[in-house]
Amino acid sequence: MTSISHHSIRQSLLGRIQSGEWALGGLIPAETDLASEYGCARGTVNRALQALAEAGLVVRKRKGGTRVCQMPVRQAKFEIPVLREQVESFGGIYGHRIIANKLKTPPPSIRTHLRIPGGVKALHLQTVHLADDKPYAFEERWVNTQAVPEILNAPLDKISANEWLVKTVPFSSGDVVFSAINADKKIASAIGTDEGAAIFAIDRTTWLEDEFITTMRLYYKEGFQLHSHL
Amino acid sequence: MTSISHHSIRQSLLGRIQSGEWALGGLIPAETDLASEYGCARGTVNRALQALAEAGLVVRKRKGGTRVCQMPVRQAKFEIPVLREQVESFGGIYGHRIIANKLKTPPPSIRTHLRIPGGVKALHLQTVHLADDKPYAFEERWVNTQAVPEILNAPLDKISANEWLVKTVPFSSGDVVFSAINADKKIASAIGTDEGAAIFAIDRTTWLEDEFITTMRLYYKEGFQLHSHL
DNA sequence: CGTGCTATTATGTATGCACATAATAAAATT
DNA sequence: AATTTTATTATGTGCATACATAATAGCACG
Repeated sequence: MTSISHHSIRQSLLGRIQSGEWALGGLIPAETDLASEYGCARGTVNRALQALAEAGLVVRKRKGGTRVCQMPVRQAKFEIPVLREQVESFGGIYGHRIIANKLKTPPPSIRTHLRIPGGVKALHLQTVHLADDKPYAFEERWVNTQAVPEILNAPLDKISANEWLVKTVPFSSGDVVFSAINADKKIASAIGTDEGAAIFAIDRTTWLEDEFITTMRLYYKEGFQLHSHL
Repeated sequence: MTSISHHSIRQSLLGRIQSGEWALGGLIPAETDLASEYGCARGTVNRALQALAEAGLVVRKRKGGTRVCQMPVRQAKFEIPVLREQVESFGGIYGHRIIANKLKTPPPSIRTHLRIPGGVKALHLQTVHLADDKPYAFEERWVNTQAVPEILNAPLDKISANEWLVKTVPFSSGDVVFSAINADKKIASAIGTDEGAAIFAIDRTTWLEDEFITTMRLYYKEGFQLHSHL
């Protein structure tokens, strides 16, 4: 068999769900039944169903069985764009220009968010990311220099802070927030739009074992969109 | 024993990745080695590693082995908010008010997007979603009445179009787009903000077996954010 | 020296089995 | 009738085994 069972079974089940064979919120046959129907082991069906469950298409409960989820498209996976790749995927040449780069005491909002004690300084960076020498996005970042003192010696003019951190700091956890904000004067001039323009912003904060590493906010040029298909 | 192996192994591996035990882009021991290290079957390690791979933390290649992914937080899963639940989770009372509800010929941009032939009409809906009688979000929607003619008789004043569709139309595929836009006069007055305010917009288009069902755009009140943790 | 065949290796997947666990239904008890 | 106990059932998980598949490394041969 060239076809991979649990994938094809998953596809088949998805099709049957989409065709309305099983009503929204309705019960799907038990694993064992499906297994004999498809002529495979229960484990294979289990795997397919678990994948559908993870994708949010079905809900499973012990003894309760598997039922089609009421709300479609409840969750979507998004690729968080990596600037360089994004620019280069359009055939553009990536570059960046550092506007600010110095140790400062973070404002209270940042400080509490990052659980940095008062009075401690952190590295503040402002960067404009360029596509073919034209502004593409504006980045504001704080780096915890207590956690990553080496960054003070990093050649940030050659490699972006993001890329340096990614290459240097071991893998870490983090969170992401999307929002829309009006460009203020600084942002507008940095990315070359009008003041007040609606900007898509991505905040990303990164931790390493409970220690704060960096937080950044990316302001995208107008018209930026994030896509996800289901 | 009480702990579920493949979950705990996944956690353990995650920890070891985050601790830097294996360098970014570096190789992780083979499944068989990890299996004997953890004292479990290879299949169990396999499952843990596949989960990490799906989460974008490691990259796996046959014969090549498993290596820690270069870019962290490349993908994030977002829960697409369901308005009613969202409102009610804050303890608010959900409601909605229909502003427009009639058959119209969609503008070209919508028509091509939806692959609707020219001249055909579709149901155009504008709805304000309320939290405690105050505007919360504004929705603009087109429904393909050829695919779902029953919607013309639906009690849309009682149940929102979204909920009606979800309950009526079998499961379908779709895509989601996030963007930021400036509120025009209509949007601003609908959700009670100033013209020009930065609005977080979610576009959602839904299909059923290649047949277009509906497309909608949701305009959120200022300050709306979408979170995701990793 | 390069080309093409042949191991070798790590992951991908399926199977059959066993048992664990949660939730329900049925039965027994108070 | 209300409550507790005891099956029953569907999913969750693990294991050992077997084979498939992709990518690589090594070797032989022209």
